[in-house]
Amino acid sequence: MSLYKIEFNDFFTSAFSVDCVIFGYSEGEIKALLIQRGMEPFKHFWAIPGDLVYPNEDLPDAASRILHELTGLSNVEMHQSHTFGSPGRHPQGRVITIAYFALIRITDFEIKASSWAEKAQWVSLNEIPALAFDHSTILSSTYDLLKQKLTHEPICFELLPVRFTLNELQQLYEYAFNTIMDKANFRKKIKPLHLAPLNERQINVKHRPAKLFKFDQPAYLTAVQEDNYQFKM
Amino acid sequence: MSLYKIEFNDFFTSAFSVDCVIFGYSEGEIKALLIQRGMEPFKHFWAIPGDLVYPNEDLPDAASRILHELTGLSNVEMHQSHTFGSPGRHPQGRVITIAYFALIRITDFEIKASSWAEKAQWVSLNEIPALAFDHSTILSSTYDLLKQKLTHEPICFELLPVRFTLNELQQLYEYAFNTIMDKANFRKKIKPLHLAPLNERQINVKHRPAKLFKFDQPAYLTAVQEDNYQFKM
DNA sequence: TGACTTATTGTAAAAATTACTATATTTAGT
DNA sequence: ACTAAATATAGTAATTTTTACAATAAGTCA
Repeated sequence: MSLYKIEFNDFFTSAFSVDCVIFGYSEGEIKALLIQRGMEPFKHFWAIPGDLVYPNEDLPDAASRILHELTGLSNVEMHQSHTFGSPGRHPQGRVITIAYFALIRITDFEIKASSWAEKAQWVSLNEIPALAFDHSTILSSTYDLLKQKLTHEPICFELLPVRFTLNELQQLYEYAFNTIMDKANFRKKIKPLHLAPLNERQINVKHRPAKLFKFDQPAYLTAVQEDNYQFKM
Repeated sequence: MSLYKIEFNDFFTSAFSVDCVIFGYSEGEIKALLIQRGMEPFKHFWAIPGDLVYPNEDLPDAASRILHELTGLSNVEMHQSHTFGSPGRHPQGRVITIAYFALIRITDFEIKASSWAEKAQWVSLNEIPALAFDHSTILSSTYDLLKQKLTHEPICFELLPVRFTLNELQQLYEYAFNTIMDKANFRKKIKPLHLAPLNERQINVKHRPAKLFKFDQPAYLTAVQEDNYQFKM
């Protein structure tokens, strides 16, 4: 490549893929949706759901298609994370991968491995095994991005049930930031998060049941429109 | 593509490029380094310096090489911005582009158009013409990223002269955030930025000269290491 | 020198954060 | 029905940060 002039067409010999980092939250832990690969390379390795993009396919479309094919998930709104392109990252050729990520409510979706995925399941971030390709790097850098976004965007609600207690909200932040917070002060801090109290309470708890809240999306959108949204955890 | 099974090799028909969004600051304005294209497509259009990546080249290496080839710049540390991959964004085939960006001191570098760049020059963000490809989108979304980083990372110093006055620092923030700030309060706010006062003053000004400061990088790095760095503009 | 311009420091009120205390409400057990 | 236990919720006072504004200091230029 260095001695001979490279022709225009020689550039058109690469492929690219998308990898979909899907985060969920249950049992007090953030989890990632992983698949077990049913084909080479890295057969039987766990991996972030991802695959090659068709030559005429737009990237967001590819992300949706591939996530659906491998895990059964549909209607998941993904955002771009980071792009990984080391020449040696894929053993079968030059493959650039664009990582996408999404936060979903685990209970709202049914996971079903299909296509070449042998299994698909939620894995706690504390128990991630060795992953195929450079997927460990992709996962950890995307989790860093998630944590950064958590500090100033109200995306926590995408992980929580629609109706949640303030303690559940606090536990999510405490897990993500690996801190413990004062309960009373936490409640003052989250005021700008646009919470709407419901006329409902916890049931089947053996103590005073907590009030349930939901995310007040209309109020949030209004505040954003009026440039009147400030939140910093 | 939808009716016939696509073969593995059919995926390896794409190219990818990097585009280098270089920001500078002079005369109170943030500027971007643009080139005028000397070849088709979009011949004679202004564009972000960028080109195709060699099949065996790593992305950061490609960014450095291409920036140098087109503008003469060397030793510019770039970071990844965003990836753009619409199927129709390049008229000659499927080309995914990974945007990189950097902040530099304009006066530290000499710009020299070469290779297929007809011209290379700094253009104020207020005077950006229509750009080739989707480069207008790339530039504006990368500028958004810059503004976001400015709020909590000490990257402002990469744009300013090594020695600067506090007023110059304030003017940069006022320009980027399109606000005006109280001078006295600004100085309190920037304390966590690790400024080191110098025993030097402005010269050739027709009023009391301001003291010059520099960025205290050792102090900053120490604070980062000790997890003791907090800054929010 | 003195008028002028800008840099720099100071200060007091307001607001936000923090650490901690007190109280209320419900369930479970006797 | 009462009490103990657990947790939700409210309150408060000290501290820190932010804000708005005033005062002073330090140069230049005629």
